[in-house]
Amino acid sequence: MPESLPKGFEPRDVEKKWIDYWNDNQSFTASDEPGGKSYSIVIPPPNVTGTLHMGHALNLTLQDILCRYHRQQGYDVLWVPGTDHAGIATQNVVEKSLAAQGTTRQDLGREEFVRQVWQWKEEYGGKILNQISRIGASVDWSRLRFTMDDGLSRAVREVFVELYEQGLIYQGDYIINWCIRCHTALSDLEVEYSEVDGGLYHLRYPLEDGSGHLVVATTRPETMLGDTAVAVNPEDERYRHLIGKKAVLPFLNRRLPIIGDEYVDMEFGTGCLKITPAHDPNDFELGRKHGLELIQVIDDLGAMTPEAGEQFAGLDRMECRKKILQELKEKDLLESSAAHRHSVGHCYRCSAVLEPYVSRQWFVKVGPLASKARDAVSGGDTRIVPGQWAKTYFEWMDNIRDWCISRQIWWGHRIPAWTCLDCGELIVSREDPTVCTKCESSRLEQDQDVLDTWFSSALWPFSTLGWPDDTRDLQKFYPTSVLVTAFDILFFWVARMMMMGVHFMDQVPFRDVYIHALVRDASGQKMSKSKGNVIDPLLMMDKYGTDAFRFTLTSLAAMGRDIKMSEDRVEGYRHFINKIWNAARFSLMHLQEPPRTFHASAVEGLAHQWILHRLEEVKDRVRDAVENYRFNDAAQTMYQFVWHSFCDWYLELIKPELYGEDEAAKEQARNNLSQVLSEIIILLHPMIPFATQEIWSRLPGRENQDLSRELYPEKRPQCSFPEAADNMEFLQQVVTAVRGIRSELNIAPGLKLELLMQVDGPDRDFLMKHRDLIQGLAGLGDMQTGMDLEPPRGCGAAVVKGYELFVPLKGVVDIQSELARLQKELGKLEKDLSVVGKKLENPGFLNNAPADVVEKEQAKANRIREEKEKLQALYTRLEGIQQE
RNA sequence: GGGCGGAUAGCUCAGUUGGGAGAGCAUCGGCCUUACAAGCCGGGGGUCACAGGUUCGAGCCCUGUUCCGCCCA
Repeated sequence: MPESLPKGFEPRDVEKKWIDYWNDNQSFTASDEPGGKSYSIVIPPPNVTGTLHMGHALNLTLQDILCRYHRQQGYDVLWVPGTDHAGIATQNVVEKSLAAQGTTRQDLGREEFVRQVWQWKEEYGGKILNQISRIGASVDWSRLRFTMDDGLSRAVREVFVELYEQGLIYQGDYIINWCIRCHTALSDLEVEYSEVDGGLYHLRYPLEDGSGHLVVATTRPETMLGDTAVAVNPEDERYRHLIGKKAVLPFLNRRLPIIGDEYVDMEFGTGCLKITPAHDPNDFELGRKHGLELIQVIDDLGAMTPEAGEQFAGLDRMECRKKILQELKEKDLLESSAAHRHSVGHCYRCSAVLEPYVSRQWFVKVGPLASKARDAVSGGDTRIVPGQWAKTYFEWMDNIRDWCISRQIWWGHRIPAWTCLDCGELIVSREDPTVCTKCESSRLEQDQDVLDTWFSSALWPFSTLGWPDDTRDLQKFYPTSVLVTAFDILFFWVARMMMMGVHFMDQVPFRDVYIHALVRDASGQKMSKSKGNVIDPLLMMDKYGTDAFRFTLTSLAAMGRDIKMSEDRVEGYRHFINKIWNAARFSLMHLQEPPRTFHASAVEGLAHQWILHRLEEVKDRVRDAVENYRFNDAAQTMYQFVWHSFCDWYLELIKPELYGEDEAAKEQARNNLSQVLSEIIILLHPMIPFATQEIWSRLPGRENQDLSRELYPEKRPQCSFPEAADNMEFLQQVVTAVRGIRSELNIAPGLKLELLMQVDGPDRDFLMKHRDLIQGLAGLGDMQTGMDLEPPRGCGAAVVKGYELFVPLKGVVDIQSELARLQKELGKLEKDLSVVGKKLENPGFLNNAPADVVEKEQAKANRIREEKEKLQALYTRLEGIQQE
């Protein structure tokens, strides 16, 4: 016996071995030679601080399938890996470790702090890259990118300057979302709203003329110190007469004009709205509209400013809220307070409650960019799959607001803007300026802020390919073929890449955007550390093997639906990997020599023709599935074919040949087995790269060959064998019928039965030709065919393809059991027949349905009727025997 | 409040021009048959959420209802 595979598949060693092999072999290094078909994907760059989670795992698996598949189709494939610098997150991480050492970034100073962040990045930033490698991602490591690399930084600066020169970047004082903990501005998108239990307070503001007071409702009483007006709806009968008068702000005695604006919701609260332009975005807008004063009472750390008045200045805003409420109560100015649940914005990085805060920031004017990006999708230059997401994309693009891009942190791309300390000139420049362009002073100070990380991510599809230089990579691989991502960063990232790509490249950044599912836990909850329901992908890979894990994700990746992940499923799919492994192990016992050249047209024999016929269908289905992002279809197709066609039937069918004496038949069987197995391995490779590569390398003549470079099996029209497929189905039905009789009547599997079948013509010839095969598969000791066969006294019976089939049972089983079994079968047939019968009795159906459908239904009815009559006759006969 | 998605076997889900309700897992029964017990053979299990409508015919198309999830304000 030739050397065979180990009995079980041991993923750990195998995976490590092939990852190294592919690396050393530079299997995934893309060629930048012009020409040829190119296929490219840029990886959604994970945070450099990140570790692999389920979302990454799914994302990477799907991209890897696409990349490996397209290599098989002969494309030059480039998959660019990389990470982003995750400004706020990374800075937080390093600051935390500084705090542990009892120091702060302010102590270190900016330069030293940034140096330490780089050091941190060098030391720990590679973690997720190793994990990407671990999952088998066939990325091109020679093109690894980082958003803070020199090249990418140059792209960032180029884009900033150009947008500034085009008037699409501006600086100004606006209200933005401010995180007092991260101490920076955030964009609107970086706000996470969640419901919070708070209070709704009704406050009394006396009227200036002493004629009483009005009552305002607020959830944030501490902001009252910054009020500069009170607004009512001019339609509101209750308050209309107050417009133009003034109220007096408690504590500070500030005079507040009472203004009318239809923005005020008469139904909410009291219908009187206090206006705090410096601390509420809506009030900010109203303030601008009505020319109200801005008074900042909360500072950048969340403490009350001197403007808040002596008694409150210096208090934390939450402390201040308590104190104000208490004092109002004492003054009898708190009319009521009620529990009130409302939505509050939190920082997406640290979850602190955000403050609306007025400050000088940089913004991108997104209107013109968004409309071009919108057109690119509505015009079909970029296709969003599944299509329903296009609607969400349009919705956002149509309602987009200017993008705040400046961040008051130190880790990131510093804004290339300088102010002349002598003349105040603002200089925005690609190169660091040495003198003022206006007054030639050399006293220039660079803007302290850095850019939003997403600003650099937005350039990723072209900055990674070498832009602003006109590189060969850019020429060959831009636009990229597809972007694979989850919907949660559709706005953050995809939309912004579209805007930047279309604007700077005049071409969309990707032809397709494939939006995949989110991975949830088994009960459909989002995985989160706080819930404790996180499943660690690395643990799954350790425990069950990367292939089993990948195949699980792939099988569950139905379009447009979230994945409910549980460990049980991974364990289940490990069985599939094991099945393949054992099928290969069996095959290899019989394959000692490299296969001869395969001549498809010379293939003879039922089993061989049948499996090749099925293989053709499978190749088409898998191709179609992968090209249309129906990954679960591809996985299920392979699962069914490998397990239930190849293993359950084909391997069993050819065993007699493999173990037999007929050398020619044995040779043909080996050769065909070799071919089919090889193609199966290739087809499976994109989904389960490691097991397939390991098996491949052990095939005779393939020793140590790189499976990732093998081409997809070509179409073979000459392998269409419909007749073999039909015959095979007939054979399977006969075998299954006998097995069914045996099993349901509890006949021992080892007991050889006899089969009699009333059949004539070609079908009889066919059965007799494969007599040995059928006997083997059905556990028969003898098999006879012929029209003159009479059902023996006491037998099990079935009808297959209209032929009666008898299995003598005398002495084997009691007739009563078989009668019960037949009764059950008859019941099923009766039910089927009545369904079809109703259709055929309906004149509407006969008149309106297409002829072929009617014909099909009639044939079906005839088939069932015939089968039923024959079974009924057998039943009656058997019943007679029993009564004797 | 606006928008999107979902409801099919015990569980998780497929079901692509409307024409025979499927898979995996689980379950039940029988088997260590020389690749695999992580296996083999066989079986049971569904008013396709509900109510209408279009049609000869609806899981699929239309309308409404209920419940669940998500996004935006």
